[in-house]
Amino acid sequence: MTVWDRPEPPARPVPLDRERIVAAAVALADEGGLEAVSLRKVGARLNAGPMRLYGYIATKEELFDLMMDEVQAEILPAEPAGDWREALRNLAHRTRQAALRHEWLADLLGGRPAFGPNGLAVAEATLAGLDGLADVDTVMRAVETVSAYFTGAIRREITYLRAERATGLSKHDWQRASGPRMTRMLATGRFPALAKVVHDGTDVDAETSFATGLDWVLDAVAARLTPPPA
Amino acid sequence: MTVWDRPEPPARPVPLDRERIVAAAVALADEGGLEAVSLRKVGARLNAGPMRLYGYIATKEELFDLMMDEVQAEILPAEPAGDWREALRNLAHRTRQAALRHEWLADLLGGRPAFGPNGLAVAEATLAGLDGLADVDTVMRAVETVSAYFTGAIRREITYLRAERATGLSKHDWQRASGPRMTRMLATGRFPALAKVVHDGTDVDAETSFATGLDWVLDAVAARLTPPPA
DNA sequence: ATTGAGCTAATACGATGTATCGCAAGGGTA
DNA sequence: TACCCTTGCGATACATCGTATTAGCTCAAT
Repeated sequence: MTVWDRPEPPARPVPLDRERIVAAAVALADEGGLEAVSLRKVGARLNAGPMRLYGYIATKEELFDLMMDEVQAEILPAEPAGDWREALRNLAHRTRQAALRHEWLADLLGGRPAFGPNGLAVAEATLAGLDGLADVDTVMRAVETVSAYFTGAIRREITYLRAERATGLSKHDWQRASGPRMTRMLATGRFPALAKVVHDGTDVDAETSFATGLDWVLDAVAARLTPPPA
Repeated sequence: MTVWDRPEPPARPVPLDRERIVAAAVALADEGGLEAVSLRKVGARLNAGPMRLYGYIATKEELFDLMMDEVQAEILPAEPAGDWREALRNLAHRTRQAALRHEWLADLLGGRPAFGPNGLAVAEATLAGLDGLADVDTVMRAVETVSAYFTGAIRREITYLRAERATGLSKHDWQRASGPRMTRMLATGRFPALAKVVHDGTDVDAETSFATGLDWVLDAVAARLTPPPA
């Protein structure tokens, strides 16, 4: 019985870790959206069966948690912000950029607590930028208000982006000219104010719209952080 | 062969309509969340098989669209608002109330265009409350900014509410005392700003937190709608 | 050499969204 | 009254999913 006769031992399975699992899941989600992420497909990318993953995660939801935290790393600013306004603005814009790179992020944003290591780091960096400017409760409210704004704004942006992609029409055109139902509804005269906005409104690009609303909110925060001189 | 011998003809199926379908779906979602809504279960509530529904909807997503629009009806204000601020505040609070009644709304909010009949009516009512206060683009930005805020805020509120229900702990306690991981992380000293907030922050109730942030945003809107006297 | 422990893969199960198909009832026509 | 045909419904079927269970295999310790 020489070596030649004996078969090679079965290939030891490539060792796995959460990092590789999450990377595979993120890749799948980037390509096909969240619904393209199945434990079977993630496993397949790693030459593993679906059950193999259960050594690293207890449930599919946990995989989503890990994916979110992975993206938080992209949001973490490279260097501390100059002032509080820049800190909050950066947080908002970096989150938006991450969502444009990973559209599925919009589906998860605000839908689960983000308390992974990177999520905590992002929170820390943000809060550090506001430290000492007001009592903790005011600071907290400021962060929450800004976060609520950009969470909602990003979701809407991605939602319309998907709708445009699905119909091949810009939001404006789609409401105005083409959406046959929309046109018909507006023509009934039951929605005068809406009709006016759809008709006369400018089709402003998403980024400036996001930035403008953000500036408004930041102004509001400013008014509370540094109360006007008495 | 008398009547008595002949069996009754097979019961004609109860006629269906979208209204009944949506009502069944909403009831299921209210009880068990969005994931409890399956075409089979909806059908079962109406003594119908799953395929029966495909005469009324083309896809499960469309059922969600109908569900959303159904809830928009609850959001539509009974009477026109007194001024623009009341209009926007009402929209926000009524949406929040709807989400507290139907928690699954938080999962859908901002995730799909809400252009059903009721959605349009809500949009109309809101825009009507702002009519003539500024150029259409500014009005649009105002509505979008406020909407983004309350979308995000509601999502966060429901998310934490669920987390509390799952762990049996209030957000505050849970971060501070009990969440063993959180405690450990904060103890590392790597998150000083965060630790301070968690430690010293007051556990303010959700409604006032929501209302406060909303007021800030409304102030910001006010500053743009009625520019300060030159 | 044997046993025990720890992973892994395989199998299995119930649920889901939806395509397909056959059928049966009702209405129109001869 | 007999036939057909159209409409819509139910049943069946299929691929996919998350996950529980089971059985096997490899290595370390005895």
